[in-house]
Amino acid sequence: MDLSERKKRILTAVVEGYIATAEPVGSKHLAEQIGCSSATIRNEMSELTAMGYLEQPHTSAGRVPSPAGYRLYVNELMEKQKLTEAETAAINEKLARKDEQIEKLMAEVGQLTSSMTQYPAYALTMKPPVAVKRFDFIYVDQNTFIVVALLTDNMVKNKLIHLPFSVHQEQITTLSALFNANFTGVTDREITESIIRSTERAAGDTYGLVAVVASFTMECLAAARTAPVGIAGASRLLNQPEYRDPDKAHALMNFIADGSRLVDDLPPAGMGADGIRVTIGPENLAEELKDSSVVMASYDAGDGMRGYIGVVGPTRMDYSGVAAKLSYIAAGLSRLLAGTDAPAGLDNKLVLKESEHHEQEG
Amino acid sequence: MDLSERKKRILTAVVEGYIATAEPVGSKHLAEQIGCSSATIRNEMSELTAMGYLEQPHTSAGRVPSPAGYRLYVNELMEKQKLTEAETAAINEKLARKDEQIEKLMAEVGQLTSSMTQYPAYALTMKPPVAVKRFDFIYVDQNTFIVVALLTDNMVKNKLIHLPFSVHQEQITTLSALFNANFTGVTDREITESIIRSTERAAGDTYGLVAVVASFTMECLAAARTAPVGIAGASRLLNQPEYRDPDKAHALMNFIADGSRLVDDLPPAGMGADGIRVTIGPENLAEELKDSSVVMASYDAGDGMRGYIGVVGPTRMDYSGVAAKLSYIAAGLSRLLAGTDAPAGLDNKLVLKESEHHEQEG
DNA sequence: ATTAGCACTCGGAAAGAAAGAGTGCTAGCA
DNA sequence: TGCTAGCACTCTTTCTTTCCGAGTGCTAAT
Repeated sequence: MDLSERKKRILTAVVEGYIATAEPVGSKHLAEQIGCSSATIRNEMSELTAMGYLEQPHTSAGRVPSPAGYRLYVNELMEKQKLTEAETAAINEKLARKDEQIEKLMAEVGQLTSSMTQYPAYALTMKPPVAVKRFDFIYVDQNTFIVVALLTDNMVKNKLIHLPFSVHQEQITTLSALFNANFTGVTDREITESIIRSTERAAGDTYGLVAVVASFTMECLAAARTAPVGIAGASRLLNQPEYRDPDKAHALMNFIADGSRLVDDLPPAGMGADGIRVTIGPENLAEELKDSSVVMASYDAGDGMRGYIGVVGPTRMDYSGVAAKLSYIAAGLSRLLAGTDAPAGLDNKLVLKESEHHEQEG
Repeated sequence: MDLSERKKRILTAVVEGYIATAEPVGSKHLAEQIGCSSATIRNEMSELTAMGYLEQPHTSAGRVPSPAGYRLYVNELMEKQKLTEAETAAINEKLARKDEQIEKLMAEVGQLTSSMTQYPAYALTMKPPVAVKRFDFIYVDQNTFIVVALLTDNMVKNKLIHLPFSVHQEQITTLSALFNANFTGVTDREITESIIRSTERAAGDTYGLVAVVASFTMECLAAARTAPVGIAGASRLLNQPEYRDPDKAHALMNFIADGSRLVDDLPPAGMGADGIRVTIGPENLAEELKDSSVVMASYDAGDGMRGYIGVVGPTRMDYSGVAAKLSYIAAGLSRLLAGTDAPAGLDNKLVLKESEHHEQEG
């Protein structure tokens, strides 16, 4: 299923032409670039269309890349783009001040990413899912006890629980055994109604307390996992012709503005080798993103935490430029937060190294 | 310059009609409402137009309120709107959980306000301008000293300053005297180049240190004054027909997304007696807001801090409904944060009291 | 295998026509 | 004097119609 060299060049030219102009690209324009006649191009394009890499908005328009076409372009065709000195300098400068707390930093990184790419951007740092390591129950008086939960990240949470009825020491001990048996080592997503039910069934006369403690547990875990997310530049969508329809723009901006939806969409099949993941149009899970694309990069935020930065844009996105920028920013963040160099790809490192010499200029 | 009763009714009807439909309203529609013939209405409207309360988009369209018309409507004509039980219940519920820190709270209040009004909204708590009460300089060694600034809000800030040259104790003492003389009691806005210059001139051989300490001072003051601001629902603008032009929408959304611009626009001539301020179209200072309106309410955030919530929308905004909602939310916030009741207007209190009986329903 | 030429298609811009809403004015009526 | 009815006029909006051109697919020639 390998394409000829010329087909590749044509597909590349179509993708990049369309990215640049947002207009279907026709055979005549390509003729010059490729170096053969428009008729030849037409034949080739016709085949590419049959293979599913190109599409025709209508009979007498030029061609437009299909999602599969973009995918091929992203995977094999596109050239890694180098940033200009000015760009690396701008990023380095922004990242220089590390004295911020994590939430402010995420907000700033979101801004930075958005302003560098001209697309809406988000940045977040995700803590690994947390579970409770052990529960302790402290009996205070017959109406009162304290739950203490030690989490896997060594945080300790506690809650004083005051009851409208009385319990005695043994009941609390039972409860302790129950929770240590059923609620340790599970993350908040794994706590289901049915676990709670079965625990309640096993609880005997401490029945009524299970729900209270369970909800406390879930609160702890959820709070520990919540990722601060910075979102910026949502309105930049309006620069893109594909979102000139206010309704489309509105729907997508809503989606973006709600950080939690983005986070849900995250934990992905995995990042590419270079720490970049591109999902194109229909590849996205969320309905709202079905005809947009997302490019994201991951970085090491230290302490076992992983972070993500990403941008959202039309399928006709400048993948190459965006990928390069995200990659560079992610590498910078890894350095900043974890002191490590780029997580995987060598390219990051190279770009980084290269820039360090230029830093003083720009 | 008082208008006849009928003129008032007509103006009110035009404003409310236009608010509801976004279309210029013609004489025929009003005829029913007002209870006289369309010709009469036309005469009246023509006079109202001459007085500057109405405008004609073009010769053969209906009338539209002018900014002056809106103003009159807001000041005298519009009826205070009561919230429904469902609305008050929703607001009360949202405000119930007070355990948040201020930044999260602002974000949530922004969301709440936006979702209640269907317009973009912001919420912020502004600390009163802070000044330095006194400076202390601690001599550490010949290259190092510490500046300690006690602010009027009793916060203490400090900075260790390391010099590439040496100073001795007396110089630091001089510096201390200088700063205590020139930089105490002034807010960050009042620190001008010229004050810094004149201090430098008076500084003698400590000349070079003045700029360093001055910039530290400004940093402190700015940081102390920075208000956490929550912005939400910017994309709701796109629901409004006047922002269907993506360029307009983009410009305004940009403005809104940048919290600092909004804050600058704030410290206003003053709130109305009921704690609500409405600025209509050209009344706004910021160029970006010249054909939008802003309704804002202030609340007491305790500890001498004042907070503001506001919404941005087209001049054709539902002033009455928005004002009622903001008023109610602001009153709730005052109660929540300062334990006080509404700052000024009695209406707030009344609405509030009224709702407290309904709280459990909704 | 490539290219030149040609007829055909289809969307989008431009031009023209018709519709409709609303005004302003004049004249008649209480 | 104030209100209403009627009518001619204005101006936008919308719908059609027309026209143009970019781009295609095919065929025949190199």
